Amino acid sequence: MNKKVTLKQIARELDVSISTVSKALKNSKEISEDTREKVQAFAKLYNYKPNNIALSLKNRKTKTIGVIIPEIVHHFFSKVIRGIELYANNKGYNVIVGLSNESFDKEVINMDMLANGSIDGFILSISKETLLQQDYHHFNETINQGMPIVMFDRVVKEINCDKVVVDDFKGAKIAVEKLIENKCKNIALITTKDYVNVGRYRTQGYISALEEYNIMPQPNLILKVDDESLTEYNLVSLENEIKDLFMGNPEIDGVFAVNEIYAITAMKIARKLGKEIPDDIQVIGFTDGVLSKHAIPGLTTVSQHGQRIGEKAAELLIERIENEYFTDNFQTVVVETELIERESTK
Amino acid sequence: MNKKVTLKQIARELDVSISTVSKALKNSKEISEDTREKVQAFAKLYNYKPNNIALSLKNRKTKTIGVIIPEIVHHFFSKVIRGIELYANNKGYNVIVGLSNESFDKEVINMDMLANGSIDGFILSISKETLLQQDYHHFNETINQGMPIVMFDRVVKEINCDKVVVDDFKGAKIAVEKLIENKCKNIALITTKDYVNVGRYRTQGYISALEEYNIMPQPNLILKVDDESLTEYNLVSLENEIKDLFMGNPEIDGVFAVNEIYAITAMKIARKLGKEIPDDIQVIGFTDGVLSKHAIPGLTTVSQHGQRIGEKAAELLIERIENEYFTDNFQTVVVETELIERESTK
DNA sequence: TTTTAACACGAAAACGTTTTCGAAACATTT
DNA sequence: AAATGTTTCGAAAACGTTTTCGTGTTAAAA
Repeated sequence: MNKKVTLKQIARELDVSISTVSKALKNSKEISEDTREKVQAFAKLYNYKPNNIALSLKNRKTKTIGVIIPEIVHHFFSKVIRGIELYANNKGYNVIVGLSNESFDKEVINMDMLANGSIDGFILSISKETLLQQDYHHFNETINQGMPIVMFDRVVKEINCDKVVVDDFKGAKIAVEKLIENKCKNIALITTKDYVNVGRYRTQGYISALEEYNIMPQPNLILKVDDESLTEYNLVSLENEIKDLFMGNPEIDGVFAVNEIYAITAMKIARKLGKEIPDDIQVIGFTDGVLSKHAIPGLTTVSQHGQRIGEKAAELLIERIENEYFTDNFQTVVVETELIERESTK
Repeated sequence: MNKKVTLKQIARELDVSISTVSKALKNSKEISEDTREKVQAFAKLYNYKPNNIALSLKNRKTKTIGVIIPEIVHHFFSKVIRGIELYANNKGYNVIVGLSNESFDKEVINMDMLANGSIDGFILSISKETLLQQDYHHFNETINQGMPIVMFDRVVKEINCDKVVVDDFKGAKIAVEKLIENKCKNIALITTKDYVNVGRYRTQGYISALEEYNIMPQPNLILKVDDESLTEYNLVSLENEIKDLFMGNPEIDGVFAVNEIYAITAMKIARKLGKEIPDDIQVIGFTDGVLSKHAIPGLTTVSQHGQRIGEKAAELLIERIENEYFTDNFQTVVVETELIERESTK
């Protein structure tokens, strides 16, 4: 077993000092060409690579960034991670991933684990529980210790940091306008409870589009899904809520849903009730994941460009890290959405 | 800005030595109760947390594990990561993620970045390109340097390490047997080219099931998809290949596909050709992702239990790390598959 | 020949910990 | 009073780097 070789070992073997070896490997002019070649040859032979941990300690920089997301088995978040990885790697940074699993406690624990020297900065999206409790002390504390944070998607204005967000309002509005232009007269909204900002903004976009066209929003056409009882493996409660929506309002001829699952499920229920898509009901979702693309019929949807969000977040963070002015002029970058039209609309 | 406080600062402030502070914080009996309390109070006040990098350097243990996968925007891989994270976090380990993007070079670069002290061990799944080139020197070198590796899913027998695999053969066989028992007489197979082992084993399972029932495998019913031209955004070549399969062999009444996309696409094409599912054609896929669950009709599929694979891999790795006998008696753990029946079979 | 400059290298500090060992201060036993 | 034991603490080494500064040697200039 060839244990990793260190400067000290090379130095001893070649009968020079550690400093000489270090300098020789960096091609310092201080060292004679003779010794330089000797050292470099030896180092290459034994495949010397400087120890990252020692470098981190010396430089007080780890060249790694911490990412904390609520969930990884999720098309949007994994795309964001891909974007972060891509950009970070190009800049020579590594990425540590932590999952909060939508729990406040796990979010705090994860941040604690990483905030003690392991990383140079955070990229994160807030867990639902934290959003509910509105307890942001852990974010403020880390920022206060001089560690930069970039938030994405689920952000909160109380926190002073760079942010990368989707224009949920506009994305939703454009989608609903599309439905209106496609002659939908009674457009239902399937959304989440209000505490997740993202859902709230999308709801506002829906309302705004209707008002733009002088259509009175109908409360009975708005379904706020109770996702407490909703698990990855149990969709029946969702199905029942949507079924009730359709049965109670047979006039519905358009649906805007704030995520893929709701949209797909709406299509499924509609067809069970004998409605044709897009002839009887047109549907638009949010998030361009695998479901939208492979649904039958293909789901028209609002794409958030997750990867671009990740790249941008990484860019902002690394910029802060390398230019140590993390005190003010924080920016909020808005990544535009895009309506991807498929067969669920006319 | 409250920069992080160190032992040295506490020591200076309290006019004791660094050693005393360190011991006091660890409740060492060496230190008088007086000073212990004083130090602890001060440390708490300033929210002292030991610097992880310094600890890593001292202990020559980083308490983090590196994961390298070909792709993260992928249901199976993200489930595996979730499993790894879950187990690792419980044991106090962090997880660094690297993406090879199916490229040999990126795989090597990623491993190099991490192998120099940043992590204590690797969990990885080999990229397609590496599988093609059959160049495994980077794995052997890291193992040789005393860094343990656990491989999962896409493994290769030439490498001496712990492995966690799915019983692809058995999973496929059971699926095809199910089709046979459901009275399918002409079962097609949609698979990948042979160099990805996983695809090969599934193909063998298909053949074996047929032979078990004395059915002669028909070469024209086996479609090896050319995924060169296949991208995330371009499925037409796949669709055409499958269409040709169905048109050329109208007797097909069952399909076993080695992944979700192939299966879903097969259902889609079949229906376009006027076939009813499951009445005219029954379909079974591999991998229990969102697509299978939300497809209409729901896709019967072979679940691989990605999360369990991740947990098991993390368990094996941490076991090796903490018991430093990474020299022999490597095990290969097989995680059983499970046939999840939905509406695409009778 | 003496002074100065250039060259080649090493010692040591620093990053933040933990831990071993030695030693002062005090208390207890003979 | 002397010997021994206990308590409480600090110095220093170690982990693996980089970098500053000092110094001895040699070559060039006066």
